[in-house]
Amino acid sequence: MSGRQRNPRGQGERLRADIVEAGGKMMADPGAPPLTLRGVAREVGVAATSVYLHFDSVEALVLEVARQGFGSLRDAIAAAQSGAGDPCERLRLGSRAYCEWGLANPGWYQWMFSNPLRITASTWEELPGQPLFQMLVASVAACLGRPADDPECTRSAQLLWNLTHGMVSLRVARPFLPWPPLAEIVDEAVRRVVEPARLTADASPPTA
Amino acid sequence: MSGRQRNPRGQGERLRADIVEAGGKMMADPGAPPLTLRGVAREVGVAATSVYLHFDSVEALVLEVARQGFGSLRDAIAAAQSGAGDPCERLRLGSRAYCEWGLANPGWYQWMFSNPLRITASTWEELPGQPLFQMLVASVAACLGRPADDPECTRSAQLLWNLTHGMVSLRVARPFLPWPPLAEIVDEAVRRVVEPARLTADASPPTA
DNA sequence: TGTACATCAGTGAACGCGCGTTCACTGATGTAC
DNA sequence: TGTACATCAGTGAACGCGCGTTCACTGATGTAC
Repeated sequence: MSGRQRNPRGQGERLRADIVEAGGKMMADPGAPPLTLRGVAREVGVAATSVYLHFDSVEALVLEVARQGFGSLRDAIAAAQSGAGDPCERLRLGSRAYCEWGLANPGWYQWMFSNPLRITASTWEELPGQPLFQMLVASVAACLGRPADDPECTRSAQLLWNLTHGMVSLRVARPFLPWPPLAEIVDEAVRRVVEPARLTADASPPTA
Repeated sequence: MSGRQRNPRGQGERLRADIVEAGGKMMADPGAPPLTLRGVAREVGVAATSVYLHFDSVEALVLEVARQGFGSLRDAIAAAQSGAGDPCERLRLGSRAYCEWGLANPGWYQWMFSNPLRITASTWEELPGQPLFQMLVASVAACLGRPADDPECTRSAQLLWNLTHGMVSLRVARPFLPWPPLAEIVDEAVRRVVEPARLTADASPPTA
């Protein structure tokens, strides 16, 4: 094909990296059609069959690209949180970063949290989604001043995740609706969904 | 094909109704693949070409099926709300019904609120989604004891919709995660997201 | 009362498209002897 | 120092599939005269 020349001997693995990278770039494109094996091969500038040198099937390819997505999302959240003052600000910054990443990478986000391919429980466990949720629970716990194994932390974290996911998902699907500024509304979400369950020195614990 | 015989003269419109109904049935099936023209035709028991007697394109067909979905969802919400005591209970019952409908009709829900086909602003305006949101705003306003044009009502309604949408969307995509009982968590969502902004006789108005 | 014609409710074969996947292959680069 | 062979990084043609769409058609039922 045009442009690309074959890798030198012993460097065959570089094509694999190129494929995953191209897949990621295509996932990030807003309004992009769903990933296809042939589409990725075209993007890389390589014959469709060459993908099979590194992946057993299109499913394996897409799974690998999604895996990279979780890594990228995790890094974005960690970076945003690095300058936080108190634990609740940390939670707000992380939640903002989650939403911003989703809006910046809608195709990727959709793949990771919707269900274009059939994701089973075991497939999900292969993906680094669970650790991300545990990070959220820990962050919520810190903001609440409760131990991380307090059921209230999981509950609040689930509510917050459901809400931020809904924000991303609906903004991507209906960008023309009059949505408020993201950062502001995310802060408001944390304030309403999580902070009411906070334990402070001068207040008695509220319960559901 | 098998079973179906042609409609009597003058009754040709009945095929149109059959097509839309079959499409709806297929949408409701959990884990069903995306609607296709040929798939619907097969379900009805008719040649693929016969769909063109009533629809200009596959897009027109899918749009019509989605339209029916909004009607069905609206009816489900209205039915659930009919026995409500106070306005906040009404809001809770409506929100529950919204989520339950979405979980019972995942394919349909996905089509209506995700973006499998490209929905533009003008297409969206053809669909009865906007009136549904206005119903929600009104219900929120009644619960809050505020006029419906108070910006706080739109804001709370948006937060609540984002949250219920996120619940449905994530439960559909990841059914194997340990979700709490739906009715309970929806009530909790209304309690945390909406009710803090409530105006009561014995409290001063909280503001964002 | 018959008959020509129009209308209606569909059908069946075919088109080109992009998809995932299989198969036999090509041609450059290293290595064993 | 030469040469046979193995390995490596890919390629190109072909497969069957389901899709949306077009086209010419069929056969029953009504209506005009």
